[in-house]
Amino acid sequence: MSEERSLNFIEEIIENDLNSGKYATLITRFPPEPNGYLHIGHAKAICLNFGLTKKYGGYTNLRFDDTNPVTEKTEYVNSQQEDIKWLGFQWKNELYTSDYFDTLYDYAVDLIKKDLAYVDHSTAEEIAALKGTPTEPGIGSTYRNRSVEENLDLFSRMKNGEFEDGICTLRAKIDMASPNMLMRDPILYRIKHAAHHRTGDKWCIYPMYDFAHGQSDSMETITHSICTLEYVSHRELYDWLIEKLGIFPSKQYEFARLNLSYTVMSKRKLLQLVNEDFVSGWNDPRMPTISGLRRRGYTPESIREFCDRIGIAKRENLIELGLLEFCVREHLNKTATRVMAVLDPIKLVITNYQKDQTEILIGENNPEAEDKGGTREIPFSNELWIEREDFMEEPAKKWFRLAPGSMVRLKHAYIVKCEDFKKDAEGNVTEIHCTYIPDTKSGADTSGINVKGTIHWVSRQHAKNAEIRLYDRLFTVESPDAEEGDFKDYLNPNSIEVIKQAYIEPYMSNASKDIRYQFIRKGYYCLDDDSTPELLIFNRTVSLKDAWAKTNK
RNA sequence: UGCCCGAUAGUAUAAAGGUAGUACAACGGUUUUUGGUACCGUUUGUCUAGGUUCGAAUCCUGGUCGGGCAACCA
Repeated sequence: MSEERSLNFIEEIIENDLNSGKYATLITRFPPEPNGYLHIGHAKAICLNFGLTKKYGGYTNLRFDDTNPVTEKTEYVNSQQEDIKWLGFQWKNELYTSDYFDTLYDYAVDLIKKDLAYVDHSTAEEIAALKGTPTEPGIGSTYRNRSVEENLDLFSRMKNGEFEDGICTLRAKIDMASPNMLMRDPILYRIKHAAHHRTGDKWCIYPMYDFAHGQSDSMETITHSICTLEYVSHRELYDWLIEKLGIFPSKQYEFARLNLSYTVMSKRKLLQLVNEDFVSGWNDPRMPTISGLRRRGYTPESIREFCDRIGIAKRENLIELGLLEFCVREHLNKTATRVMAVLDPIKLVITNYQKDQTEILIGENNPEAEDKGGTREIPFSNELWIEREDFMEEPAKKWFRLAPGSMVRLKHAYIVKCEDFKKDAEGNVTEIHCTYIPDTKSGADTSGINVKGTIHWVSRQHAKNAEIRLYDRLFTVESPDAEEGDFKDYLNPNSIEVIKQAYIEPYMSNASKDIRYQFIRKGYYCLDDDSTPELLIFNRTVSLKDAWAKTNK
């Protein structure tokens, strides 16, 4: 490790705790609620929690925070596990908050016995009304002074199913005048006659997040419980419960969640996009979910690198989408197999190349790789497909692709000179006629001719057809959450473009989902899940940087 | 009008009282059989007003701005 990276504030805390001997082993946890798919924001938390124990030793638990049976599903548990593994991390223990329901119940009884909790028969509305506001203190419920015996009895009857949903709750008895709203007698348990994805019908009362999270951390002797900023004000309650219960003192630390430009990151909003069919599902390649990014062609390495680069701090942030794209380009540049594909084809005829002749050319698969990634055979003939945008009837300044009279190199092949072109009635160019220069063959060029432009191509008679899906940002504005009105008003209508008729090298008939491809001069692509041997379908992960498009703007 | 967090180039993130640095972006250049990659260079910053100090991004005080807090969600 030669590169010295400075520590983030959590690493500083951990190093201090480890050096001072406060803890011998670092233990963290990643605690998703199984009520949706994991997204890139979760990836930040995953990389943080797992990365810390990878760096300092110790281990990380995966704990599903499943205290609300009505929103949670096993489908989500499975997808979340798959995503974490795919990102490259392995948890020590697979745990569920629901594993602790018995202990949590005992903790509640303990609190009641200490006269620190009571059963409240107020309605939700009454509780809200008596809660006060941030600027005015709340008022104690009339049930606040029930005796310990009565509370014990009522709480066990709650557990036994004697009450309907919403009839009563168990509340902590703390301070209705606290400046921290969460300390105004927070609800600890509520009644929900709902089947739980793991405990089934065993329980009809479920603990609230605040009565489950800290104690679960404590039971697992989590040394550093890391969460996002919105839990800062929960920390006082977290500490209060641990202290009153006299259990292992896990400590909570908060960092700023990830916000990514041109997307939304809340599970609620992502679920809405899925449910209302704005996208094809949680793993739509335009989604910022881990599964969406995976299908889009992002690699775990690139996502980890991204999480590393964005850093960990406490200030609100909005990361530019460009950084994520940089990270995936950086990784794919080193690893992707280069092939040629023509997305918007126009016919190029080489008039001095023999009609029935086919020549096999050799192409390096990856000039960035040590062994050049091996080579492949590329058939060449007198009729090719080239990219429509690589020809300009009236060339712009500094244009060094094809134009009447100009020369370009055909990648891996010969230099050709444009002699003529044809147009249809509407004025669209339909065909380009060139002559090739025989002694300019790639790797054996003895001509001494130098051309500035190199373009990609596919032999017309050998080309495979492919469908190509181009993606763009999901939203038209940087921060859809911050805009007026509904975030869906800002969906990008052009976030997907499907090209039905693209041509690709015959080599790609053996394309694999495990291999990432660079379509030379175009971008990085991967085989989509919808692809079949009969119809190859590719997703554009990200385009290549295009300096020409920029200067031309 | 309460409490809590925060504020360093366009975006992120360092500097633990002592030269404001790094990455991405932008701009310019070199190399190049991908207008890609690689490499080199340039521009741009401590929210504000006081105070402490030989010296403040850092410590203190006031202000400003941004975010969070009044779910039987997590």
